[in-house]
Amino acid sequence: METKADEKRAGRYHHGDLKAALIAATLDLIKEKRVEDLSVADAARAANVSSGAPYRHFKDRDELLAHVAAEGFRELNERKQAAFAKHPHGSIDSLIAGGCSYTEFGAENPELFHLMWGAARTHDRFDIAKQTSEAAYTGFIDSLTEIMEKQGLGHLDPHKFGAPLWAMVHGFASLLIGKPKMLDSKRDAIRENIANATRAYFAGARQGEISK
Amino acid sequence: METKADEKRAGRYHHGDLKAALIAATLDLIKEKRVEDLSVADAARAANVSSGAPYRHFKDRDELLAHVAAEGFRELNERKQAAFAKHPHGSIDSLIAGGCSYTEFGAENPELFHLMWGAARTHDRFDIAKQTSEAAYTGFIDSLTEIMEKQGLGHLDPHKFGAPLWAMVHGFASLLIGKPKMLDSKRDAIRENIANATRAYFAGARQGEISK
DNA sequence: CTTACTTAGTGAGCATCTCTTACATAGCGC
DNA sequence: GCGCTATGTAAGAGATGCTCACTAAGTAAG
Repeated sequence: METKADEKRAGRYHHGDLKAALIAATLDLIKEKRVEDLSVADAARAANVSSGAPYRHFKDRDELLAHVAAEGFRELNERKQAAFAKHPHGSIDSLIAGGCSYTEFGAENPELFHLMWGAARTHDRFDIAKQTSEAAYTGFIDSLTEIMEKQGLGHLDPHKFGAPLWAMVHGFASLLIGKPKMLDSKRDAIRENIANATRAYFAGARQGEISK
Repeated sequence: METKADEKRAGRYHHGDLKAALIAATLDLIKEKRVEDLSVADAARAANVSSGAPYRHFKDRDELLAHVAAEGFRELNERKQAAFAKHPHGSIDSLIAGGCSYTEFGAENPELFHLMWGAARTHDRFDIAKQTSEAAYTGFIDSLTEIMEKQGLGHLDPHKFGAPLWAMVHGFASLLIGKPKMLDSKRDAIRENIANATRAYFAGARQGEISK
């Protein structure tokens, strides 16, 4: 039985790349299990190694989960950028599309999303999760800055102007967790909701309702 | 040593009211521990009963946590109402104050907040958490309806108009978790942020940017 | 090729946790 | 008092996180 060895003989030692395999296995498990039901033992079994092996690569369970969260942030970021890119540069539509993709990612991957933002509580311990999550924020601000300029709001602080928008789409995602059916039936309603709110917010800002 | 018996001899059986005591103990533990580090055993120890006793009152660990979450929703609701009541009836200020109190509650009780909205994932199993969380939403909609009428937006659907506002303050809370220092130093900035966004949103709505 | 060193993984074991089961006891209606 | 039920205890099965002594696989130098 060489199936295991075949997979990644390109890699180095015994397994090939156990670290990545464990993260991948956990990302797989999280699709059907709650975060709190994930176990290092399960991940080890899925990777066909003994129960002690993971501890060569991760200090403890939290560190494994932090890597899983980081992977989630990377994927979220990717989807957000892709959605952005489908609309004219600097348009409000691109902002709306990015926001919708964010919300939908959360609603479609409830446990992963819960883990990702739960990991924020342990940021002190794990740079990986912190860095990837901050990269997501930075990307948002960069895009937003450009949009604001093209929309005649260049005089406002992007961080200040953007925070409520980010909070809104994040909040929608968080609130939709556990309601996947609702997402299926009301995806369009939520898109419309985000679009309306974003446009109203821009309109209000043009009237000078945003200080500084 | 009668200290234990003294506490609540008014109650019924051996302990008095173990169920409530376990919930209270867990609410206490959650101030200093992560949700995933809470244990039924700890709660039992805190209540001075054996490790099996809690299972007379809760089917499993999840059910205990669902009750803790419900308690959190009650407290959140209380604070929100109190903040609301400090401002003129039907004013945007009252809405803003309610929103701020919501965000601050989340930021001040990160683990509890995380538990509360994580419990949404298991709503199917536990009515308690579901009911209390929905009561919070219902209260919000009721207040908002009144505000919208007084603000000349009575023609809009409160659910549709309110969702982004709720999502925003919820999102702020969720994003602030793990950043208690930031809350201390920037409480005013966040309040201003919420206030600006809410006013801009209302202004945009008056211009007809919200459909239907 | 052999030897020395490093890295990855094993398997047993400890402490702990969740939850169950058999048993004991407190309080209540009669 | 006498049963009955609600409440709690003690002990234990099964699983987990994590550690540790050990072995095997790879690397590099002579």
